[in-house]
This record gives sequence, structure tokens and C-alpha cells, in this order.
Amino acid sequence: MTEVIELPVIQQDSCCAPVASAPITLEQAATTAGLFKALGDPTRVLLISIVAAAEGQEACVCDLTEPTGLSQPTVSHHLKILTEAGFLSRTRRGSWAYYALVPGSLDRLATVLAE
Amino acid sequence: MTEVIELPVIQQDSCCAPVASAPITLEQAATTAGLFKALGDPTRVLLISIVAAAEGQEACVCDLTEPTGLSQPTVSHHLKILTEAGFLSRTRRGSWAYYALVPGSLDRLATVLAE
DNA sequence: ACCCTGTATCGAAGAATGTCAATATGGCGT
DNA sequence: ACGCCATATTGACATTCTTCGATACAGGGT
Repeated sequence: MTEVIELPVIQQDSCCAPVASAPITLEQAATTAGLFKALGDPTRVLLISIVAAAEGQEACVCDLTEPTGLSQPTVSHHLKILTEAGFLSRTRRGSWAYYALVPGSLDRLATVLAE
Repeated sequence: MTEVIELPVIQQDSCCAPVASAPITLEQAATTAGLFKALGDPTRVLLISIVAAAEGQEACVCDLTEPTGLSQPTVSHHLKILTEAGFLSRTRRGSWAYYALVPGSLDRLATVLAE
């Protein structure tokens, strides 16, 4: 007897279809646009930059409120968006939450932009 | 006597600083985020894809309303946003307005994403 | 000159977004 | 068990965005 096991959908491997190579579907466009939307805010671009340039490629929330000049809840909010988009990962060590750049996530999106 | 001449700011050549290489300023982040925001909409990603895949790398507005399923004013609005962001160019021939992908504009943005 | 077609702009309505203060949650120390 | 610290969530508000219908503009043909 065979059993059907539901596997988690991992679409991060292939990311999404190249934009300029062939015509894509509206659904593919929505997926791609969702990634770009996550990067479509100055604060979030800044956060990515700070995290990527930090030692160990990671930073805690406490390190990010001051350079952005925003409140802690707002920074947490942006970090959540970047994490859900697959650009950042979250690791809890003690009371601190460390956010790190997901390796290859930006490069993968760059592939989508290839002409 | 020296005269100060205001030169137009052309930032499209170098586009913007790589995000993940070194820490950037909030101003640089805003410029970069502006480009991503232009691509942060499903309709606009679809428009880019259709235009890029079209013959002659260009399409008129009349070719774009049907595949997007949106009204003509809305399509024109999105095309304007993409044009102002530097991704599309506009050429008027007769009554028609032809939009084309600006060569290298997507590749330039891809450079920003290099890790 | 007039109309017709394609495109752009305007004005408005609804949805989504960014931000904060207040509050909740989660861990570590005493 | 309690309190403190860092972080996450909630609720609310102002702003921006997406979309449309209505209208204005532009160019070609009769």
C-alpha cells in the first residue's frame, strides 16, 4: 500500500521565471513582483545592506533600530517582510533575534532580471 | 569669475550601489528601493515581460490592455511608472505609442543584487 | 474643418502600506 | 516566582497606491 506524503512547497530553488526572456503568466508575474515589492522600500534595502555587511553576515534587531532611525516595532515589521520574502533568516539566541542574509537569495533574483 | 553650472543628475549610468557588498546610505537605499518598487507590481512585471518578448522589443498600449485585463488608463499609468523608472522608453509613431525595454536597464539592476 | 482612433491626464473610491504607542511574548538572571 | 530585557504583535492613523470612468489631447483620414 502506498502512502501519499505532502511535501512542503519549496519554490525558492528556481525562484521564478526570467522576466525578459519569454512571456510569463500573470501568476508568475505576481510571484516575481512580490519579491521586488519586498525590496521596494528604502528601509528594507538599508536593512539588507547592513545585515549583509555585518560581521558574520548577521545582526540583531537592537543593531538595526539606530541606523534606520525608526522604532523597534517598525524595524521588526520590515524584518518580518524580508524574512517572509526569503531574503533574511531568523535565529534566536537568548533574548536576541539574529537576522542573516539567506545565501543566494539576491543572486537568484538577479537571474530573473537577466535580459 | 567662476560660474557654477547646474548639471543634470544622470544616475542611470552607474545605477546604484550594490546592496550586499558594503553598507550604503539611506539616500542610496531610497534610490535603489525606487527601482524595485517600480517592479513591485504584478501588472508591471507582466508588462515588462510582454514588451521584452515582443517582436522588435516593443509594443503599443493597444497590445497591452487585453493581456493584462485592465483598462487603458490603468495600463498607461503603469507604463508611465516603468518609463520614469528607466525601464521602458516611449516612441510615438502616428497615433500609437510604442514602449520598448531600455537595453541594459534590467541588467544594471541585477548588478545591484550581486552578493 | 471635422471626426475617429489611440493615448494621456484628471478626479475619486477603495485597498494596501508605513509608522508609532501600547501591549504581549519569550528568555535569562536573581 | 519574579522582574528585566529584547523582540513580536496589536490597533490606529496618515499616506500612498491601484483602479476606474470621464475627459482632454494628438494625429491621420475623409
